[in-house]
Formats: sequence, structure tokens, C-alpha cells
Amino acid sequence: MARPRNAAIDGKVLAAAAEELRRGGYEGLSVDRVAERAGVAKTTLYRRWASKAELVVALITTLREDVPFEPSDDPRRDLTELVTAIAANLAATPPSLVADLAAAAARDPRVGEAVRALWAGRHQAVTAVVAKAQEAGLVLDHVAPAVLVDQLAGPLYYRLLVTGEPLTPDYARTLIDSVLGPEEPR
Amino acid sequence: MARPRNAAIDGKVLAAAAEELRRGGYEGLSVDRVAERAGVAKTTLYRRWASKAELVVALITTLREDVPFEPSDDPRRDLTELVTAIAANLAATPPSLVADLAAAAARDPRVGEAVRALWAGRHQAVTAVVAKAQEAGLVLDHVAPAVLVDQLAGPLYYRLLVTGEPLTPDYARTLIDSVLGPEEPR
Amino acid sequence: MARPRNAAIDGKVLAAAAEELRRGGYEGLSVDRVAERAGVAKTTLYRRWASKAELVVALITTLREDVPFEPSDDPRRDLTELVTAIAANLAATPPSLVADLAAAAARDPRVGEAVRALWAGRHQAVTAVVAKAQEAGLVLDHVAPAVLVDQLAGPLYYRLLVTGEPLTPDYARTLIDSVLGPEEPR
Amino acid sequence: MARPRNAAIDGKVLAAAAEELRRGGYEGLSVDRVAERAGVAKTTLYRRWASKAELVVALITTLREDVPFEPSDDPRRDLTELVTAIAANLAATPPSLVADLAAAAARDPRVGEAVRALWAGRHQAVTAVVAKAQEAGLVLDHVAPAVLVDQLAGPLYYRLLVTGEPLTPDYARTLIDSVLGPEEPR
DNA sequence: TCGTAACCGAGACGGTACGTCGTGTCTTCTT
DNA sequence: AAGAAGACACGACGTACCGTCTCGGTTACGA
Repeated sequence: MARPRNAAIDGKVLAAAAEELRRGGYEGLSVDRVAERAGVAKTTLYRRWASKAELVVALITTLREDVPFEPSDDPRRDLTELVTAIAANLAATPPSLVADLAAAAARDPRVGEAVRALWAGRHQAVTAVVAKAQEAGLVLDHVAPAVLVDQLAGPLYYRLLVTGEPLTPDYARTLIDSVLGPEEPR
Repeated sequence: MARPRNAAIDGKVLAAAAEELRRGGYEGLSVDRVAERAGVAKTTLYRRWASKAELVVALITTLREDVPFEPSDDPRRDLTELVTAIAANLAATPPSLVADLAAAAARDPRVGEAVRALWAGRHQAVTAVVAKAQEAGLVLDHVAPAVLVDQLAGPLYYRLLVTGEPLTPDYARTLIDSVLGPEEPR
Repeated sequence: MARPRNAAIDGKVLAAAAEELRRGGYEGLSVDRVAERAGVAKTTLYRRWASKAELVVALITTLREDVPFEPSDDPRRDLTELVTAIAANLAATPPSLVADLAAAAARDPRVGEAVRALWAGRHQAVTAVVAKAQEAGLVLDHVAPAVLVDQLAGPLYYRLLVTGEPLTPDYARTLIDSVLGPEEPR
Repeated sequence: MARPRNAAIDGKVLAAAAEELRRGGYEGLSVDRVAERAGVAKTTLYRRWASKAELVVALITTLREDVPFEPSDDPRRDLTELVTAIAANLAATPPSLVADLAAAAARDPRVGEAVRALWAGRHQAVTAVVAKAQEAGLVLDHVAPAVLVDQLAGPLYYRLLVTGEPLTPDYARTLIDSVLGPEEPR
């Protein structure tokens, strides 16, 4: 009955936003400029995303390429693969962006939900694998899997946001070694 | 040879800025308001700090209060004390402020330096104690102390900024248990 | 195609500006205050007038109220009426405002045009009456009417701006006597 | 008893002020810049002139070259000489400067006094000559000399500040013709 | 000759204004 | 209804200027 939304617009806007984000970070991204660059009216933009923050959340969500993960028989290998991927993904993101997202999340519950959902997707698989490793006796069972996940993922964000140290694949492996114990020679 | 700067002004402005920061985070801190609250002309403020960012840097630097810590004979107890204190400190800080600080740090290297120095002070003691625990054979020695510190401090920031879960003393203890192994009955 | 400008705003702003101008002259007119008094955002104001100067130009242009004047048969009486009116009008205006206007006019050609148009309206009628008086033989005809007008209007501004002497109706009559010769007893 | 003022400073400051005034007019003259250009501390400057306005007044006063005038036997020639000189002097001054001076005079009585004194000097001689002409029967004696002076000087300022028309020597002569009647062929 | 009072340079300070920018809401006309 | 265009409110930012102040250092004069 009503005019349907122009599906192409989402793409154009997100592309424009991505470019803006790339250049000036979250702070430097101006909604007016995004609209202009996308050749779209600001009204249209705000009809789809309620705020600058939500726009960026959507952008990030889009950027998240769902890596289909299928567990193998070797929990250590699975974990290594997962944590390394997360580290690589984070390393490729501008730190200020992650921080801005966190700040926006802390301020606005709606954004908070979106951002948490963004991370959650990435960390769920880790939890599953950790649980499996624990069942297989690879991990001391006096600790809840959730805590172990925190100790795998937390340090990544910690380095990115707090200490500023690099997130290398090596570092990811070190974290796993710390949790699972050193890899035993076969 | 010229009129000396009024030393009291720095204090007044920083105090005002601290209050503003506490309330609204970096984003919510308005230079005009800081000046007014401090009873100082904006001109004066800008003569000392070239921008809002620099003002916050100075503020953060000031905030770094070196908590004197003297280790006991019991590394586990020391660690518990330290990590619990950090957790309590973080829990008392508005999450958005921590995130804003991280974002500002990521954007401006000068801010970055100041903010990192702020955290560093708090985490140095932890590193020392972890090393001592390792020497005492309380920790598996296949992992560098620095990594263990990351796995103690990282989860705190992770919860605060990413998952939004609460930072309880219990959680702090759980982290330590995970790193040191469960406390053995004597 | 877009939202049209709110026509009422022009009026509100100009009224506010007029009040401000009346009180403190050009110098004392603050854009912030005008906006506030008009109940309008400064942005809106600046969208219409690019600067304080342009705003004042517009205001002056508006102020030019064409006083309808219909000449009688007696040029001397007409002239007396006109010059007295101008004198009264000037006497009622803060001298600094006239001077500020002149200064602004000298600085910005656009303002100049507007201000000149403002005065011109008032002086045109004088020129016409002087010409008529000359035709009627009341004035020596070796002088151009324009010069006589200058000698009627000029002294008013001269007193107001330069010597600071008062502009009384008596003075206006004295000027006319000087130009037309003393009134002859009938 | 105390250290005397450095006489050279006055000159340096006034020269700097003159240059500033030449470039940007009264508005564009910044006290800070004058001080810097003169190589003098602002304190020193303010010790001599209480405000920007007074400084400019002093500058203008300095600029006024006292044209020594000695009346001849021919009042018409004297008047022509005097009025032409005034016109030339005014024509050489930036109109905005004259207007700004008038505005400052209207606002601050102290400045007003100074500015009026500035003009007064120039116009006194005119009054004397006009009186002499009246005694000699060259002018209708039903008008006070002061009014005639207003009608000679007033139009000059009027043109400069209000209509913006040029102040030519010819115009000056026309004014005199209007007051004294056309020059009679000998 | 020596103290002291005023001068001078340097620049901090308060206060007030200016013009710009960004976000999110709104109004209107056009598809 | 969606979309384009852009007006609008609100509030922050950083800069400029003026006139006052507070220093330390210097210089003449008069006791």
C-alpha cells in the first residue's frame, strides 16, 4: 500500500559511513557528511538508524563476516583458530572505534544491547569449545568456562584499549597455552 | 619577569574538570562549564591547555595516585588484595568514562601516553607479585608473568566495557583461582 | 521542495536587533543577545545574515519608513516642517548610533548603500521643496538646490556628531532663515 | 624624584598606531598589535593613554598640522582658503575614522572633549573670518556667524559621513558662494 | 651616594563577543 | 508512506580583543 524502502540506500549509506569511519574514526564521522557522500537525505538516514551510534553499530555488524565455524575433534586447535581469528579481527579495527562503541554502549542501553550482541556472536563459539575441552579433561575443572573465556577474550581488549600493545597470533597462542597448559609433544 | 601564573588556578580548574568528567564523561565535559565552575575565564584555561583533550590529559595525569603497596609473604593474599582493589576502583568508575579515556587515548598519542601511565601505575605491583608467585612455584612457569597479568586485569576491563557484567570481589577471586589453582586447605 | 523558512523569524530577529541597537548602538549589539531575545537559535540567525554587519544592514533598510509628505503652497512653511521633523528625528536618536551607522557604512559598501538609502528618503522631499522655492524666487538662484539642502541638513548632523550642540526647532528655523532670508512681514 | 618617561616611546607608539589605523581603520586597530609593533609593553601604552579611543584621539591630534593662518584684507579669499583646507584635510582622512571618532565621542565624555577640541581648532578661524565679513557687509546680518560656520563646515561632514559624496575644492567654493553670494566681477 | 619612586617589559587574567560545527527534529514538496 | 531538501533548536568549540593586574628589573632624582 505504501511505497517500499529503497533497498539500495542501506548499502550506499553504509559504504559512505565506512569511508568516513576509516578517515576520521567515530568522532570524525559526521552524519551530514555521510548523507551527502551517500547522496541521500538526512531524513532517510535517520529513518533507518535512530542515531549516529546506531548507524555505526549497523556498519560494524555488517562488517562482521560470520565465519562459519565447525568444531573438529581437537579442542586446542579449535580454540587456537577461534581466538586467533578474534584477535585478527580486533587488530584490524581502529582501537578508537572499539572504545567509542563501548562508550556509546555504556551511555545508551539500546546501543549497549546491539554492541553486546556484536561481541557475543564472536565469543559464543569460544565458550562451547572451552566447555568441551573441560569435559575432555584438558582444563582444570575448578573454574567455570565463562571465566576462562573472559581470560581468553579479555586480554585482547585489554591490550587494544588499555595498554596499546599489538594483538599478534603469537599472543593469542600464548593465552591458550596459559589456559590449557603447554602443548604436549605427541 | 612577568606576572607569574596563579598556581591555584590549575587546581581549581582540574578539580572542576574532574567533577565534570565524573558526571558526564569526556563527551559531557564542556570547557565553558569547567571554566565557570572553576571561577576562571575561558581564556585563562586555554592559555594553559590548548584544547579540551589536553586538559583531560592533565587531569588524568593528576588523578594517578600511587597507592603504596607493600607485599607480604603470601603472594596469593597480595594478589587478591591487589586485584580486588583494582576491580573495586573500576567498578566505582563510570564505564563510559573508562571507554572515553580509551578512545581519547587511541586518537591522540599524547593522551594515550597519559592514560597508559595512569593504568600502568596500578598494574605494576600486580606484575611483581605474579613474578614472585611464579618463583615460589605457585604458578605454572611456562607462561610469562606479563601474560598472567593480562589474564587478571584484562577480564576486568572486558567485563566493564564489553559484556557489562558486574565486577564483584568474588569475580576477582575467581580470576586468581583460575591462575593460581584453587586454594589448598592447609 | 524543502521546508520553507519561517517568515515570522525575520521580523522577530529584526525587532530584537532594533531594540539592541537602540540601547547600545552598533558596538553594543550582540548577536547572541539578539538571538536570545528573538527566541531564535544563533544558527538560524546566521543562516539568514552572514554577519552582524549584514544583520544591521537589513535592520536599517527596514527602518526606513517613508514619511508621506504633501507640499502646500508655502515653500517656507513646508521647509520648516520638513527640517524641523528631521531635526526632531535626529535629536531623538542616540548620537552614537548615527555615528556607528556612518562608520559601518564607511567600512562595508553594502552597509553604506543601505544607510545612504535610509537618509536619502528623508532628504529627497527637502530637495524638491528647495527647488520649488527657488522657482518662486525665494532663494538666490546662483546656487544649486543640492547645495542648499546640504546647508540645511548638514548642520544638523554636524551639531549632532561633531560639536554636540542641541538640535532645537529654533535652530532648524534659523537655518532656514539663513537660506531663505528672514521671514518678511506680510 | 622619579624616573622620567621615555620621550621616544610616544613617537614609536603613535607611529605604530598610525600604521595600524591606515590598514584596518579604527575597528581594525588592535592595542596589542600596536604595542607589539612599537616594541613597547601594553602597560606602558596604557599608562599614557587610558584607552584605545584616547590613543587614537592623540594620534589624530598629532596629525593635525596647525596651519598657521594669517588673515588678509579679503575675507572671501580667507574663507576660501580656510574651508578648502578643511575639506582637503577631511577628504584625506578615512571616513570611518571620523565616524568612529564621533561615536567614541558620543559614548565617552572625555573622548568627546578631546575630539571636539580637535575640530574646534580648525573652525575657530572660520568663525573669526565670517564675523569680519559680516562687519564688512559681505553677508546678510540677520544670521549669527556661528550658524554660517555650521553651514560651511556642516556640509563637509555631511557629505563625508552621510551621503558619501566627494569633498572637492570646487564644492568648498560653492558653499562659500552660497553664503556670501556669487563673486562679483570687479 | 644611595634610597626610593616611577618607569618599563612581559605576560597572566577576567570578561565578552564572534562565527563555525555537529546532532537530531521538523516541515514541506515530490514520487 | 518513502525520499529529497533544508530549516531549526541547542549547545559546544576555539579565537580575538580590551583593559587591569602583578611581577621583576631599571633608571633618574633628591636627601
